[in-house]
Amino acid sequence: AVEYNIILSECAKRSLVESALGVLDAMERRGTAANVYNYNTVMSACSRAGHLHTAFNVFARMQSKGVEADSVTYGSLINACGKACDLDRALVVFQAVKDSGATPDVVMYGTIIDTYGKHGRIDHALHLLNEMASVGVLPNSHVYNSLIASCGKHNRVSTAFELFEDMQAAGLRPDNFTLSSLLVGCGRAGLADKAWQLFDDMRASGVKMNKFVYNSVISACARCGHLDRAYAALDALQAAGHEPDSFTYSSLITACGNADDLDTAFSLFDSMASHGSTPDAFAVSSLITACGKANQMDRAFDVFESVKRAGLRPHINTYSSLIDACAKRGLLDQAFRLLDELRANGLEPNEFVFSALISGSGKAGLADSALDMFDQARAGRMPPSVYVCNATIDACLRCDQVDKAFEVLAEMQRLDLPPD
RNA sequence: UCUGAUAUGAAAU
Repeated sequence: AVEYNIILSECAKRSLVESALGVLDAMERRGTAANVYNYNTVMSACSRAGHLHTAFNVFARMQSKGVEADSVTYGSLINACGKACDLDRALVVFQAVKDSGATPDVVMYGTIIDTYGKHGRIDHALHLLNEMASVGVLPNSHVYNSLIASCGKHNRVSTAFELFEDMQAAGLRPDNFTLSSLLVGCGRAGLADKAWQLFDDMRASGVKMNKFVYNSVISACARCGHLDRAYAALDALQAAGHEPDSFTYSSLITACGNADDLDTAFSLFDSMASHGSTPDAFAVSSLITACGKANQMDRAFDVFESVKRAGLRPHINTYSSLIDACAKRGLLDQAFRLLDELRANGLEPNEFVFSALISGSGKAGLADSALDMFDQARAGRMPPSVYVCNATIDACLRCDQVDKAFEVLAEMQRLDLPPD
């Protein structure tokens, strides 16, 4: 069973669910009883591949064989639910562990906290952190880092910094995960100086920083419109022996866009390929956004057309940035035409597309159109996000439809989406 | 140490 598991873990690394199941079958045929490691490893493959249903099938299979589940089994199941964005199901498994009289271990807590955080349920995540203390499970740096990252992404930077203090008080060393999470949070909150100071402190302290950290500072500087600092961080990245990658480039393009240097944005984009980075949909989207910001919509459409001319079908990110730029520049008809086009290309509008169209409609005084988009967002596979709801509320209010705005608020409560 | 959890790029209020 140990040898089989070496094969199984190779399958898991590659998310090869079918192969893993095949190995499990082969074990049975050859009369080798699968042990808990084998089942756990197959479940890990399911979780990476996002095959939640299969993960539960494997769980049932191991139980029918009389193999007892351990904490790794439950941890894997919870993770599979989280990776499949099924928070409710993750909670059911987590609760089942508690109901069995066991105390969830630090990984299970960490997994649930991470899932809550990724869903923007920061308060629920923090509540579980307190619960850990009360049941005597010590949070490790995975737990803190995950929370810090989620806070940074959901407008809770000050909480992120409190957690940063807490983890140090608990004797945990901040690492590259901590640092990049904080930097991103600062960037999103517009705290350029704080981000730069953090970066400087870490440089001075001699902590080895990886490319995630350098790219995070560059992105923070870019978001805050600090082109000079973005370049300084690029120098530091290279001085540390790293090569800029496509993450670096798309941030740099954004930095130029936000510093009103559209020509440099274009030349960075054009130089990507010769520097070993494929100009991907993120770079295209950065560039289109930069054009929109500079009020050069003709250039934005040129970029869009050049993607098509290259024989590529535009990515959803490409559409969403162009739709947003159109909506912001009052080209609402074009924006809606692009919505039709992306659907005709087999793509599904995401929450960014919807909120761009909703706020564009609101600014044009078209409450019905905004509400129609809200309904379409609700009809989608994923529940509407807080952003879509907020955009709709804002659109209703701009159109003096106060009652409608309150209906959306009520809908948020029905969806258990905490208003921010 | 045969199995489970954390960080980087565009964009929406």
